[in-house]
Amino acid sequence: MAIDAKLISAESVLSALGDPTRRTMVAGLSQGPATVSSLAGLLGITRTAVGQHIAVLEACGLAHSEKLGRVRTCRLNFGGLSVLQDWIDFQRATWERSLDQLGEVLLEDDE
Amino acid sequence: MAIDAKLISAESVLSALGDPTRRTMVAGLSQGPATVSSLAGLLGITRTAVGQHIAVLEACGLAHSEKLGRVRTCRLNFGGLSVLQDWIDFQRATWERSLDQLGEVLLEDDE
DNA sequence: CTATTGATGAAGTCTTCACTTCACTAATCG
DNA sequence: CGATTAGTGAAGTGAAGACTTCATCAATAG
Repeated sequence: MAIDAKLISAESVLSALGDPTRRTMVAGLSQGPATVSSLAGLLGITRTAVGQHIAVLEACGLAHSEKLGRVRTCRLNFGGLSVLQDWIDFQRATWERSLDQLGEVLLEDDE
Repeated sequence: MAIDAKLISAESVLSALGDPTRRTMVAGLSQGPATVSSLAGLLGITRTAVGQHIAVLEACGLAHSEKLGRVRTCRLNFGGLSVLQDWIDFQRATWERSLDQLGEVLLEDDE
């Protein structure tokens, strides 16, 4: 254990980005805010489905949205990607540290 | 369209990292190489399942493995994470460019 | 006002996929 | 040699989740 720690939110971001539709949404939103309807048109899915994806993206901090009148506008949240950045950096740092500690065998971690 | 382009392999990496078990595997492998059996023990799943996950990680370039005798040893592939890094950078660049281009409304992208 | 439009909750369908069991092969140990 | 041990292919199970339809509500349009 102790492998993951304080990476909890990176978990949710990676989980969210595991879905291709949400990846396309992020790519689209990186070009500017969009409404539920416009995203539905872009993605070829129902508004209901878009709303569900937005909820996931908001939950992990990748996006936020607000409703003005009857129109909900969704925007990318810049900070969300930095969490992912931190995760990558952490894995890399761990990897490099493990390379320093040795140069040869290290397979005697039992079975 | 034209939203995704040349990001095809980032797609597979994000798809692979969407699974929590594979994320744990990556975290474990960042601390050094491991055998199928040791990963199975660490994760609490069968060797068969581990083998399937390794196949996915190899397919997207995040890991590679080789079999010596009857033991397969799996290692992280450093370059794999840089693909993900590039994806983040691309989204950020697009985001910042969209911020430059305007300061107000841009919702007339219709469907 | 009525009609339309944007969005959302509830609930169901259906596919994907993580994981298992079983059977088998090959390498190592005694 | 026979007995474990490491791994893998095939095939099946089960659950997660992406998406839909339907019904409803509120905001805007005419």
